[in-house]
Amino acid sequence: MAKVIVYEEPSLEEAKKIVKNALSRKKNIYILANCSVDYFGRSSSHLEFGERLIIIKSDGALLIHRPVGHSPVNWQPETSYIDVSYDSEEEVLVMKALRTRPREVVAIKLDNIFLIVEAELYDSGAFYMHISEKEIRDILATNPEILGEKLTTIDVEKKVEPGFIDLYLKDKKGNVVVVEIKRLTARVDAVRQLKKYINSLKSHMRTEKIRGIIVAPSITKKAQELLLKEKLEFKQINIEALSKYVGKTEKRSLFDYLK
Amino acid sequence: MAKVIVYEEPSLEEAKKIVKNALSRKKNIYILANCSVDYFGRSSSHLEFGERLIIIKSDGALLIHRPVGHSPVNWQPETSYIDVSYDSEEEVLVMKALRTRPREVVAIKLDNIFLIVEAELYDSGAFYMHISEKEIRDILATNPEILGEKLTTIDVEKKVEPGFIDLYLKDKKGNVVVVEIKRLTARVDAVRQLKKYINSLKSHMRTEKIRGIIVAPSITKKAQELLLKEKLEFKQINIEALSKYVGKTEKRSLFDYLK
DNA sequence: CGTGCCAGGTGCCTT
DNA sequence: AAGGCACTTGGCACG
Repeated sequence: MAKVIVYEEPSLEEAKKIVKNALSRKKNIYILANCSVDYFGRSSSHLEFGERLIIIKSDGALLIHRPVGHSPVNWQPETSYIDVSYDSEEEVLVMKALRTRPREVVAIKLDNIFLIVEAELYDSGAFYMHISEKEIRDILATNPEILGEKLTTIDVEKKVEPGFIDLYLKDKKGNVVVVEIKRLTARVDAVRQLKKYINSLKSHMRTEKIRGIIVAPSITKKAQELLLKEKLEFKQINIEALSKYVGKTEKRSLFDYLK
Repeated sequence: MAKVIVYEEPSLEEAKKIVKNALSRKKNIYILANCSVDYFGRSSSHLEFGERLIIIKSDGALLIHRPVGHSPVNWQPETSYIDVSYDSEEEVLVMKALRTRPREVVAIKLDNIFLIVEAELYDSGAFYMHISEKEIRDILATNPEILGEKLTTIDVEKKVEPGFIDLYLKDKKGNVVVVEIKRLTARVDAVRQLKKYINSLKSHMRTEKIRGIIVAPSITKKAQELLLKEKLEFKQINIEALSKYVGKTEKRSLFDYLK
């Protein structure tokens, strides 16, 4: 059961103690404060003072969220070190989140703190995501008949010069079949990708006929046109129907990786 | 100055009133609760019960953050509508965040609420990001001599069949110069991109010599090799040095776009 | 570690 | 709506 401690309107000196203490005990910290943010690393940015939510997670992840917009305005994943100090000159609390690889710093200056929440959260719930392109690929590799004809899987993620062929099969006539899978609507770039793979294969093995199939739940008109022009094929798949195969290949909990 | 109201351990029925009221007045809402999350839309996912932070912003953005990891486990940008109801069957508070384009739903079931914070935050601080690829491109377009020779800018973002050429110049001998800019280390894909553009140009204008230059602060070994093989060039730029040109083209605050 | 590629990518612009 | 592409993209797998 979660332990939550709320500090309303602490002074900057109090806040420094609270945050340092919470950090040392690996708590989650949520701060509502007027602050400015500077970032320097792969890029650099400056955010003028304003009222925001600062999140520091138990693994050191740092996020600064403005009152609007779903993405954080500044952030730092897996901070190796968070330094908290009081700058008596500017009269601000300075929190610096450092990361070593890549070398980046997020520095927050807080001049007015409305709320600090220190929380110990218990969260071991598994997260299941259905269904990735990889899963579709694995299902089709083991069950190529889903594509509506007798096919034999030769290779998965076959390396060719321009990249990787999702599925490399042979049909019952012995033709090579190259499959490009899209989990969502296939667009022209998917068709171009498929064409590139086929061209690459053709340059190495001239004689045989090579078929190319786009496998996706739907396809855009432009992609359809290019498909026709290039004499390639489209096979519609039903993601819902494929879902029942999930687990027969493998189903994993992402949380295992989050430790 | 921010208005912050804290509700500690409200009942589910109380929470329903608090959240509905806060939503109607477009407040920022932060909830610490034991909850499960289901997402259905472009993909679908299920997150088992656990203790998390739920953020609802004044523009309807919704985020669910676990105690670790810098990215939200589930989210909904610009929710068109958030429905809050009490399910007496399961004894949970249900919050459904709907989005119409694309059609997606995030449904949160809360069975134990530790804290609700309602906040009205004032944040009009401008956000400045330095320095984007676009800025580098604009600086080089107006000051092509930075590349170390006499060049004339003919076009910016010139459309060719495979995409857009960052900079299209001519050198003092009248040769066409195609420039591909990378803000960070240039990789092989950058060289391939450049080669594609040149090939496309060559197919339209056979006679002239076309030079290709990768412009970046650094380049990977593999990219360097391909560059040599393709007889293309690399021009190193110093991002720090370019920074002083920022503002001479244009400097904009991202906040203008956030409304 | 670099290279390649998917992601509920997001965000921005242009057609 | 769709294409094209940058992004502090993040994330995983593989050599």
